[in-house]
Amino acid sequence: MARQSLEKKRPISMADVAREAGVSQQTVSRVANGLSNVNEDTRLRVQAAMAKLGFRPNFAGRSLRSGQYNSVGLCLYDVREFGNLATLDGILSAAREHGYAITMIENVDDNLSLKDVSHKITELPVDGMIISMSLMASDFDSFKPQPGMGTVLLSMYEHPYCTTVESDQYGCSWTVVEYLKNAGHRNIRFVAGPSYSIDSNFRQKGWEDALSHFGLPVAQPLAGNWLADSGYEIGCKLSADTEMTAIYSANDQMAFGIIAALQDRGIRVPEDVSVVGVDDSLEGYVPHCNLTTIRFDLLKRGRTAFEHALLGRKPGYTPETVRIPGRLIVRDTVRNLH
Amino acid sequence: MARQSLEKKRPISMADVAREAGVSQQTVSRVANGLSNVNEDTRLRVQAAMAKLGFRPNFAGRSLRSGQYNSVGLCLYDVREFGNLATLDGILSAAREHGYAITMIENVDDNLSLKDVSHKITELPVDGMIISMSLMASDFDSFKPQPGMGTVLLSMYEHPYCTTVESDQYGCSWTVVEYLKNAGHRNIRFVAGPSYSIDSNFRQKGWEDALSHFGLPVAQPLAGNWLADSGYEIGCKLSADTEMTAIYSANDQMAFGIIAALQDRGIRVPEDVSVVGVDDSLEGYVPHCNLTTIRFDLLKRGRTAFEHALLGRKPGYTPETVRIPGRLIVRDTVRNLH
DNA sequence: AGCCATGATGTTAACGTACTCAAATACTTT
DNA sequence: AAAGTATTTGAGTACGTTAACATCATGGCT
Repeated sequence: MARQSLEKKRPISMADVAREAGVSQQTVSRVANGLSNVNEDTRLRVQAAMAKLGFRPNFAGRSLRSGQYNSVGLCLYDVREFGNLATLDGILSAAREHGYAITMIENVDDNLSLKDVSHKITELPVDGMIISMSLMASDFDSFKPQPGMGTVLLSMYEHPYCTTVESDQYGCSWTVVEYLKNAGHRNIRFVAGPSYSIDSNFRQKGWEDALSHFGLPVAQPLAGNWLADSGYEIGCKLSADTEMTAIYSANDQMAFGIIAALQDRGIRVPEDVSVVGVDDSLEGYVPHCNLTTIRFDLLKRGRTAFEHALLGRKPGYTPETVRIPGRLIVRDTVRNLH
Repeated sequence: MARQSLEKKRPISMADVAREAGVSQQTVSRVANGLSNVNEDTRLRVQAAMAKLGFRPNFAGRSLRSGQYNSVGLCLYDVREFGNLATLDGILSAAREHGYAITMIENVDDNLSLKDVSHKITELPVDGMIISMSLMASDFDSFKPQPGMGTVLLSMYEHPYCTTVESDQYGCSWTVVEYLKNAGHRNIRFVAGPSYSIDSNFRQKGWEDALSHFGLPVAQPLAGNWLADSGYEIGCKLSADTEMTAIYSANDQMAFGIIAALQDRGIRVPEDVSVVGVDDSLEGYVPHCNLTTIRFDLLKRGRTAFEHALLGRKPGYTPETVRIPGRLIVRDTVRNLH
C-alpha cells in the first residue's frame, strides 16, 4: 500500500480497466482488439471504463506478446536528396494503408557498412526495413539480411539476397536518346552530375550504351554539381561546340542553367539546340516551365519499397529487382529536325 | 521437446546466449548494456556467444521493462510542404544525437482532431510527439496533451498547454517592410499565398501591421497558389500599378514569376520595381539566383521541436512559445531610393 | 586469522499484453 | 426434459527484458 503510493504514476493498463468495469483483463483485451465474442452490454461497460480512465493500449506489452511491431524501419542516407521526399511520402501512405508506422533513423557515418545499419535498425520496433545508402557499402555484396526481416534496398545495384527498388536511372537515358534520335539528332552531348553520384553514373552509362547501340558519336561528358549555376557554366563551354544539336542534362536544374547560358550567347532553344532534363523538378519554380524532361514515379518508388518490405517477411519470398521506369514529359525544348 | 520443434523459429534471446556462454541471463543483460561490473573473461565469452548466435536485443522486452522507447512520434500533415523536409532533417539529426529514433505516421484526414492524432501516436512506441496540422484543428484550444508525454505543435498559433515551435511567419514581414521603408519605399504591395494557408495569413498580417505602424498605405493584396506561374499572372496585373515601387511576395517561386512578368512588360527589377520573396528556395534552381529574400533556419525548427519533445517529459516543464526568426538575405532585387 | 569492503554473479519478480484452454451460461434441437 | 451446441467469460501462462536483492568469492586491513 505504502509502496504503491511511493511509485511514480503508472499509465492505465488493461488490469485497471478490468477492475473498473468488473470484468477480467482478458475481456478488456477482447474489447480493445474489437473481437466479436463479447456481449454488447459488457463491451459498452468496458468501453466506458476505458474512456473514464483514459486507457491506451501499451505498445511494448502488445508487441512482446504478439511478436509484431506494425512498423517498418527506414534509413535514408540523405533526406534532402531529390526524390527522397516524394519517396517518403509514398512509403508513409502505403504504411498508413496497412496500419503501419515508419520508424526512421538518420545515418551520418559514410563508412558504415550495410550490416551495421541493418543491426541498428533491427534493435528498433520494426518488422522490416528499407535502406538507402549514398555510396556503395563496403559489404554490399556479402551482406545477408536478418532472417524473417523483409529487407529492401533503394539501390541501382542488384543484390543477391535483398530486393532492390529504384527509379530506372539507366533506362531513362535510353528513352531520351531514342527520342532525340527519332527527332533527327545525331550529336547528343551529356551533362553529368558529380562523379560520386550513382544516379548520374547510371544515367551516363545509359546514354553511352544507347548512343553506341544507335551508332551515334559519344563525346566527352561535362560534369556539374546538380545546381543551376553549374549548368550555366557548362552551357557557356558547350556553346563552342557547333556540331551538337542536343544536350541531355542529368537533371533539370542544370538544364535550366544551360538554357540560360545558351540564350545569353544568342543560341536559341530549341531552334538551334535542343535540351532535355531529368526529374521534372522545375515545375512550380520556373514560370511557364516548358523543359522536356523525364519524370519518375517517386510515390511508386516508395510504395513499392514498402510493399516488398512487408512481403519479405514471408518464408517463401524471393528477392526481386524492381526498376521503376521514367516517363518522358514532352514540352518545348526539343526541335524535330526532320 | 516435441512441442519445441513444432513452434516456429523464435529469435535469439538473452536466455539462449546465457545457455551458450554458461552464465545467467542477467549477466548477458549486463554485457548487452555495457555495465562495468562484469569480469573481462566473462564479458568476452558472452560477446562471443552473442556474435555466434546473432543475438539482437528485443525492443519490446526492453521497453516493457524500462517504460522507455527512445523514440519520438511525428505526424506531419504534409511532408511535401516547403520547409517540412529540412525540418525533418533537423528532427532526425537531433534524434540521432540523443540516441533516439523517429516514429512517423501519415495524417490524411482533414477533419481529424488534435486529440485523435495524439491518441494514434500514443499507441506507438514513443516518449514524446511532434504534430503539425495544416488547418486549425477543431479542438485546438481545448486539447490537453497526455500527461508525461512531451507534446510539441508545429504551429503559429499559441497553445495553452503545449509548446509550439514555428518559423516566425509574422515577424519576417516586419523585417521586410522595415528594410524596404529604410530604402525609401512607401508603396509596398503584398502577394499572398492561398487563403487557407496559415503561413500566408501570418505573413500578410505582419505586412499590414508593419505598414500601419510606419504610416504606409495598405493596398489590397493579390493571392496566388505559391507557384511561379501564378506569380507571373499576378505580375501582369500588378504592372498596371504605377504607384508601387516594391512588391513583397509571400514566397520565392511567385516572386520569380512576378519578376519574369514585369521584365516581359519592360519593367526593370530593381531599377523600376523592387521585389522581395520568402523561403530562399530558388537557390540551385535558378541560375544566378539574386532574389532578396527571407531565409528561415528550418534545421533549427526541427531540432528545437525535438528538444522540447524530450524536455516536455519532465514534471516541472512549462510549455513555451518558440518563434524562430528569419534572416533577410540581401541580394540584387531591391533598389535604394535614397 | 578474522573482519569488512569490494566485485562478480545468480535468483526472483515484475512490466502489459494476447494466446490457450477451461468453465459457465444461454440457446437449440430432438 | 434431456442432450447437445454456440456464445461469453475467466484463469493461467509466456513473451524478453531489467531492477532489486541475495549470494559467493576475493583481497586488504587490523
